Amino acid sequence: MNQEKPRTRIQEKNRARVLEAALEVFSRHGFRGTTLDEIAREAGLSKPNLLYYFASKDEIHVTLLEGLVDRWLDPLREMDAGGDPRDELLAYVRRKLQMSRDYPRESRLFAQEIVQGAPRILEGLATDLKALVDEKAAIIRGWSDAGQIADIDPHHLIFSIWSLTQHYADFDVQVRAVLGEGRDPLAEAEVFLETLFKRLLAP
Amino acid sequence: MNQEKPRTRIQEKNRARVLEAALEVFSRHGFRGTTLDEIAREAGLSKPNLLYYFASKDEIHVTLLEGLVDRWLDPLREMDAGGDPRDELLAYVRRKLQMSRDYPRESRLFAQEIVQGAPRILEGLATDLKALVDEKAAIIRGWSDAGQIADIDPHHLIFSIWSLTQHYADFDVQVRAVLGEGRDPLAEAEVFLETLFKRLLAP
DNA sequence: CGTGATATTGACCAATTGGTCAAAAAGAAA
DNA sequence: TTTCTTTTTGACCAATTGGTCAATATCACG
Repeated sequence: MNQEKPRTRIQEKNRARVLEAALEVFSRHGFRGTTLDEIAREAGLSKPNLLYYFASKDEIHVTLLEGLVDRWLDPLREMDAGGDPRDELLAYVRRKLQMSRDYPRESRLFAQEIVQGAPRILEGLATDLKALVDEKAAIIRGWSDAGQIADIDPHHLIFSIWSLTQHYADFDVQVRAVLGEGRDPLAEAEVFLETLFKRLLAP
Repeated sequence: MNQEKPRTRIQEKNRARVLEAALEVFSRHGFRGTTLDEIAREAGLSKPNLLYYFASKDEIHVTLLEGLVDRWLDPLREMDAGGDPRDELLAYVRRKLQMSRDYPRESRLFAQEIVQGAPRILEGLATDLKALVDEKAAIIRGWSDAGQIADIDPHHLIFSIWSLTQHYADFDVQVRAVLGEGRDPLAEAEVFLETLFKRLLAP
């Protein structure tokens, strides 16, 4: 049984500093591309001090990812079987776009983990994530069977919401390079995706 | 003037071996996450031998990316202003999906470069890519102004085609984890995206 | 204020990394 | 077959990296 003492005020503060710094650097360079020195510098701590709070570089990364994966499922969890189908799905799109706006570094951290084969979270994807998606897909299937939305594959609908929304965080530099200055990618995306999903979902 | 001798048969063969190996490893671990030893091992060459053909790890990566970026623009280049709007756009979607099917490692290499801020190709994105996208966006704008397709933002339409199609290469492990065994993500994506874009584009 | 616990750090370690070099092996041309 | 060029490699290098340690500084509690 885990009977560890509660963490001290200094521990809480410094662990948060390390995780914030690690998020910044891991999201830019990936796990293997990041050094402990870079995280320490970003955190304003010495390297041995950083390792006083976390056992290893790997533990920092895993701690970040585990916190992230849980938060990443929240927007989908909120989809309500009892709600209006179109409204529920459009609300989900908006929540996901808000995640891209509010947590771009987390999105990129997650994206890099997946693109590299999801070495640390593959098991979680195949269990928790799959279970949640299957549950919501069954709800969406029910909606389309009842003729409330178009007859579309619910899994690929969810994939399309993920890809379309996360794109604006993950591929941000490309989107901004192409759009040029003076344009607001996420505001424009909001309008575009509202239209796209309304048309896609119309029965 | 570059008056280098043409490359020998052995040079051509071994450069290709290095690039193929590098593609495999860079797409899994990213630039900084990859070691010369890993590339050498994958290529079946010794490390000094690998460096006989390429000046540095960086040169290998840049050579790969430059070849890739050019190929990545081909599907969009093929869009024909004189063609039927809907057919041209659906054909572009199909070409992009085929790229995800045929070149998943290249897609992941590209994705990682962009997600990490596109340090090596940002200038190219802001010039060549932007110019091409602007050109095609103007064509699409013309089509919707003429009432031939829906009134939608052409840039974001192109972004949606990229994100929806590349998702199946880049996030492959997540897609397959969620779908489970016995399903063919890309075949299903083809059907789904055909429907999505037909609905989106209908005037 | 003293004491014990916690926090911090400069020095250090072994292993790894990107890359070099001189010598030997193999290839190609005369 | 000889000779010149190209290719290959084991050994090596300096720098970097993940992590450790003992000593010191700071904190917190009585």
